[in-house]
Amino acid sequence: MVQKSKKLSSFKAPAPKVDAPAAPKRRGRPRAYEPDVALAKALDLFRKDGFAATSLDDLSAATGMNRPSLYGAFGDKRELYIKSYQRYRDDARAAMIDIFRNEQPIRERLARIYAIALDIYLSGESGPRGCFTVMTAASEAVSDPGIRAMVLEGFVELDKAFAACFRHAREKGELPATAEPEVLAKMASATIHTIAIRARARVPRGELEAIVKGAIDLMCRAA
Amino acid sequence: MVQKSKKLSSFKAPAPKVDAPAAPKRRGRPRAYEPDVALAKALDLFRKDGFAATSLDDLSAATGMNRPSLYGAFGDKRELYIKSYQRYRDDARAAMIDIFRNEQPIRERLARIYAIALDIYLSGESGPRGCFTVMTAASEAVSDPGIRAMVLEGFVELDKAFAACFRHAREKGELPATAEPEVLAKMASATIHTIAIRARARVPRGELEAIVKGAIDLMCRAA
DNA sequence: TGATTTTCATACTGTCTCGCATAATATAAA
DNA sequence: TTTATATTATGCGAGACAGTATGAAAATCA
Repeated sequence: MVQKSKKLSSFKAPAPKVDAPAAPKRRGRPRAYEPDVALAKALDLFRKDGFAATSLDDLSAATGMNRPSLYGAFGDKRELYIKSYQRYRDDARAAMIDIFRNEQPIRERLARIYAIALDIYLSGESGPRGCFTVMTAASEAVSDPGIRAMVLEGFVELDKAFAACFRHAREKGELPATAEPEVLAKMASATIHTIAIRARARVPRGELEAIVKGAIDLMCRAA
Repeated sequence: MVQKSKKLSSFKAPAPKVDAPAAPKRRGRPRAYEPDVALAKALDLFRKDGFAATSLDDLSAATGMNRPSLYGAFGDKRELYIKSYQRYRDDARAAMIDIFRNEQPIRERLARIYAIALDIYLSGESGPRGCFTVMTAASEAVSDPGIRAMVLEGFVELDKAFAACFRHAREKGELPATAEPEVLAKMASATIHTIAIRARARVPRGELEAIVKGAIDLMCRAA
C-alpha cells in the first residue's frame, strides 16, 4: 500500500497490455537491456543474499546494466528492492490464484498450493531461495516502515486467501460446521512459513512435503 | 555442531562454575568490560539488524569495547555472530527447559512455552526482535554451511522437545492414541515460526496470542 | 546532413568497511 | 623497583560501498 504503484510499470507504458509488435519507435538510443529480465535477475540476487549483503556491483553484474542505467530504470537500491518484492508477489500470486479460486476439494487445493510454494522456495541454482516475504520480514521489516507495510500486506493477503478456501469448504460440507476458517487459515499460513524457513536451511523437499501432509491432515480432519 | 566449543568460554575458565568471589588475580591490565554483558549487547544488535547490516563500529559502540578488544575476546565478526547465536539459544533453552520437562497438562505447557517465546520475540527497545534462529535461517543459513548446521540443529531441538511433550500427553491419555507426536510437533514449531516472523512485522501481541490459542486448540482437540 | 533525445560507459567522490599494527596503560610477580 | 603480562587506545591501510558527474554512442526527427 505504501509506495503506491506511482510509476512502477512506466517502462511498460508504451506496450498497451496486448503484445504490440508495432514498435513504438522511441526517440533516443535504444536500451541494451530488458527491464523485465533485469528485474528478475535483481530479484534472484536479493532473494539469495538479502538487501544488505547485495551490492550495487553485484546487481550491475547480474543484470548486465551499469550503475547509472540501474538508477535510471529502477531508482536507488531500496526502490529496486521494493520493485523486486512487488515482482515476487505478483509472480507468486499469479501462480496460485487459479487454485485459490477453483472448486476442487479442499485437501487437493491445499496440496497444490503447497506444491507451488515449494517450487518457489526450493528454486535457485546456488541453493534454495525461501520466501521473499518471510526473508524481508526477518531483515528489513523492523527498521523500514514502508517495507514493513508491504510485508504485512503480504501476510494478510495469504491469510485471507486461505480463509476463503476454508470457508468455502465448510459451506460445501467438507469441513464440520464448527470449523473456524480464520483460525485454520493462520495454521495454513504457519505451514507456509515453516516450510519457507526450513527450506533456507536446506531441509530436503521430502521432509517439507511430510510437514505439509501432516498439516493438511490436521487442518482438514473431521473434528 | 560446527565450531565446536573450542575455547568458547575461555574467559570463564578462571571462575570454577560456582561463583567465586575469590578473585583469581589475573596478571595484566584488568578488563574494562564484562564479556557476558558485552556479548548480550552484541546479540541484541545482531538480532535487530542482522549480520550484514551490523558493522564492527556499531558493535564497538554498543559494547563499549574498542575493535581490538572485540577481536581479542570474540574473534572476527562471524565468530562473534556465532557466539551471539549460541548465547541466544542457551538463554532460550534455559527459559523453556523447565516447562518442557514438567508434568502440567499439555495445553498449559504449550501456553507457557508460547508465552515465553512471545516475551523473547517482542522484547527490544527499538522494536520487536523476532527469533534469532529464524532470522539467521532467512539470511546467513543459505551461504554459510557452519551457520546453517547450527540453525538446523535449533529446528531439530525444538521439534524434539515438542514431540516429547505430545508423546507424554498421549501416554497420559490427554491426547487420543491416534495422535502423532512428531506431526503435532512440526505444527507446534510452525506456530513458533509464524509468530516469530509476524512479530518482526510488528503484529501486535494480542493477534499473536490469538494465533497461539487457535493452534493449541487445533493440536490438542480430541480427534 | 545536422539537431535532438535517450541511453551507455567510464570514472570519480566521499564515506564506510574490516582487520591489524603499534604504542600506551594498568596490574601482578620477581 | 624492575620485569612480565594482559589489556586499552589510536589509528592506519587497502578495499568495498552507494550514488553521481561527465562525455561518448546510437537512435529518431527535421
